[in-house]
Amino acid sequence: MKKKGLSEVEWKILSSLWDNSEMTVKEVQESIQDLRDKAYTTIQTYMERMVKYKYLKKRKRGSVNFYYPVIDRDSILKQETTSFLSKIFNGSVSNLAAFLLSTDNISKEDLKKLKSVLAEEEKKHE
Amino acid sequence: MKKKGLSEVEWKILSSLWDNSEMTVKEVQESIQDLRDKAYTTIQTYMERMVKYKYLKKRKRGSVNFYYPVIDRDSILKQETTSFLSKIFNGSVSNLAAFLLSTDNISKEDLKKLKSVLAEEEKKHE
DNA sequence: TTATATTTACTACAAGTGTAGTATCACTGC
DNA sequence: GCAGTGATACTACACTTGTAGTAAATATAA
Repeated sequence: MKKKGLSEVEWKILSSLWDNSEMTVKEVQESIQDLRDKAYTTIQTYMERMVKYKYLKKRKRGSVNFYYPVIDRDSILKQETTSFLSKIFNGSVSNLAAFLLSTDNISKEDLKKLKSVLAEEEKKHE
Repeated sequence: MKKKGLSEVEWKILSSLWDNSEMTVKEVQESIQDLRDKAYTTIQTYMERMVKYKYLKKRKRGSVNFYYPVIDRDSILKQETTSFLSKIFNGSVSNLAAFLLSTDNISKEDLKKLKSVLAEEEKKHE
């Protein structure tokens, strides 16, 4: 079988690493609320597997492993977004938008920000 | 372990069923390009499991099973969208939008449609 | 009505994933 | 120099998921 994309936990681990450069297993665990109640070795396993999958690399400092990401945040973001959109919304952002609006599934503030983001875009292109 | 959300194939099966009310395994298989080259029994397994997971139900007509969805399209759409957004974009649609625009990861037409969708929304609220 | 095709129901199995235990190694404080 | 503490490397195991085979029931065509 093939890796299916990043799981929730893997995503969190990666996020933490993107924000903090290299970290130990312990640091990662402590940095992520949802991982606090998992066994230390569970996180360790995740991270080791992520090394195997080439999401991370590790470097030993003394006798402790420090892990760091070897994949670019934006490319994963793009990858995940694309696959989500194509799976669910036939690849169309506006389909997604239409759905969100039709179900009032978007907050006032978000709507406002969304407009300003679009306005920005507008400006760039004139 | 717990079901993690709909897989690509499950999504396709459901989509087909949403569009066509009840269908046999064979009909489903034929309706989906990507499933043509899978074994018939593979689709059957998928659909039986989906029954187990309460995505589908089946009704026998004569000796043939007809499957139909028992979950609402919009609620799944919402569920998948929410979990995607919260996993990747911290729950924020405008974060997603900003990302899409920043990476030119959105087509001209889509951008246009997006604007008109927003304009619609605007109108509704004034 | 018998061979053939279709469908069902059941079983199988490897790879992925969530979760963690254990043995061992290294480090720190006494 | 040994005991405790913490980290590493390795192993384990059940559940999921993709994939499909097979036996038995049923329908169909000649």
